[in-house]
Amino acid sequence: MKVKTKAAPGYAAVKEEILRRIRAKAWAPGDLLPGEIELAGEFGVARGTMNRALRELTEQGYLERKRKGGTRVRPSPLRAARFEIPLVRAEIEATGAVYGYELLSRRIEAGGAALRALLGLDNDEQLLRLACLHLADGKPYQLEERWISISALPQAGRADFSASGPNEWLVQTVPYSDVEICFEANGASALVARHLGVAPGTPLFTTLRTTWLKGKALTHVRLSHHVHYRMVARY
Amino acid sequence: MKVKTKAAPGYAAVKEEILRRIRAKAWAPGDLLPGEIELAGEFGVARGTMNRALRELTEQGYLERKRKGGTRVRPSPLRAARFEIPLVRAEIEATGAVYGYELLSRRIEAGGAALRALLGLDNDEQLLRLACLHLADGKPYQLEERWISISALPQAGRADFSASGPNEWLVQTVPYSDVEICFEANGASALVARHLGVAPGTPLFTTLRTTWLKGKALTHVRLSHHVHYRMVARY
DNA sequence: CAGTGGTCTAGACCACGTT
DNA sequence: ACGTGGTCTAGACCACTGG
Repeated sequence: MKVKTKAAPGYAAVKEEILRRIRAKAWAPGDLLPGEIELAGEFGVARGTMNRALRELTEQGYLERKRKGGTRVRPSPLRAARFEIPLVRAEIEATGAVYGYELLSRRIEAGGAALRALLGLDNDEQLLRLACLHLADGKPYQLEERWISISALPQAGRADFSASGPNEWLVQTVPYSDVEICFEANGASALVARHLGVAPGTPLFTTLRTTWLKGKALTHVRLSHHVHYRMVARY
Repeated sequence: MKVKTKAAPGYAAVKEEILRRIRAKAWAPGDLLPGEIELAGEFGVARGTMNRALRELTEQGYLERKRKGGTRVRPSPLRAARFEIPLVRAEIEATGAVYGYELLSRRIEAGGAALRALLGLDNDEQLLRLACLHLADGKPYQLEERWISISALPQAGRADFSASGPNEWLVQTVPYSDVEICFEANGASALVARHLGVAPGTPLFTTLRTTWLKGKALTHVRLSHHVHYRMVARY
């Protein structure tokens, strides 16, 4: 007699058993699995339940499915990790530290050619450039260099960024936009080095993010993280 | 009479319309949505279909759901990005370049205290340490420093890593294991600098990955990427 | 304790892609 | 042409949790 330890939902229990068989190589990479109806019969569940289990395992990269072709174990597993991108404030407060914010500079400028191309700006369109410092318990945590397209977001020209950062303002104003995010390693520039309190050239983890709404570029930001910043995920 | 342009699956069409209402602020952040049954009625679909639409929007970070509490628009959207982690070989060949591999060193060692703790090694357990270079069109692309627990993977001691990398061997041998991955920025060590052809201290994007199978740590790897390496995602 | 989401079922039709 | 997965439906029971 079997004792269920946790009474997992049926589709989850099915997923675990299938994954167990894959790891045990009962179904090896490349192998063709039985059809949904047959599997449903074997596991004693409805086809809908089996379909959900197989669909989720496919999304997680363990299986490949094709109509008429059937379901196969992925030859080499597709490894993918999911990273949550929190607001700096939430990230800092999650560690128990007190969040601090400081507006370093604010001005209107044209920006470089690469940046103008990235944001798709016309000849006479200007940018609002902001530099801000985010602090944890009073210590520099992240330097934010941001460019906002004034033509796409005219309200930004009238917004006050002295008390809270443009990030939070943007989340309030244009939530649910499209984003491209990019991570790289860079040596600290003079500006970054001065405000983060490190030597120029110090390797820093950097985030670049561009935001669009309905195909129109709104803003681009460069986030220089404190030394020893790391991004972690499990999968 | 309505003309469907693309005939999207019902649940997907429902998702799009709900997302449209959220972006149009017909349902603002924090707002409570009608219940599943009512929404299903309004959209003219079965409850199961509406449930799938709402469930997926929740997974994507747009909604929050609680039993009895109902469904709400997330106050500030939870931004998450999914990154695919390819094998180096695939990554290089995807750019059209020719993949090259070189085993730099191979030896048995004890490893540092931090590493031993990370891998959960007992007193007399040894590590196999490998250093390898991955090349694109003959140019250094990525330096791999790997430690393999011999007690967890005794076959590794007999494997030949001179022709292809430990990564590919591991994917064949122990696919579908549990992984913790971590990204950071580091200055190039002497070893890394020499083989990647950069000056020591050059900022490099670094990946650290630890792999477990059934709770037992198998291997830890440090990947130093070439200069200008970036990781990109959209969401 | 009552209402909401979470899940399951049995049956059905359809689209795609291999044969 | 035909088999497989993709999706939808109508109805049901259950678990969690807020009022």
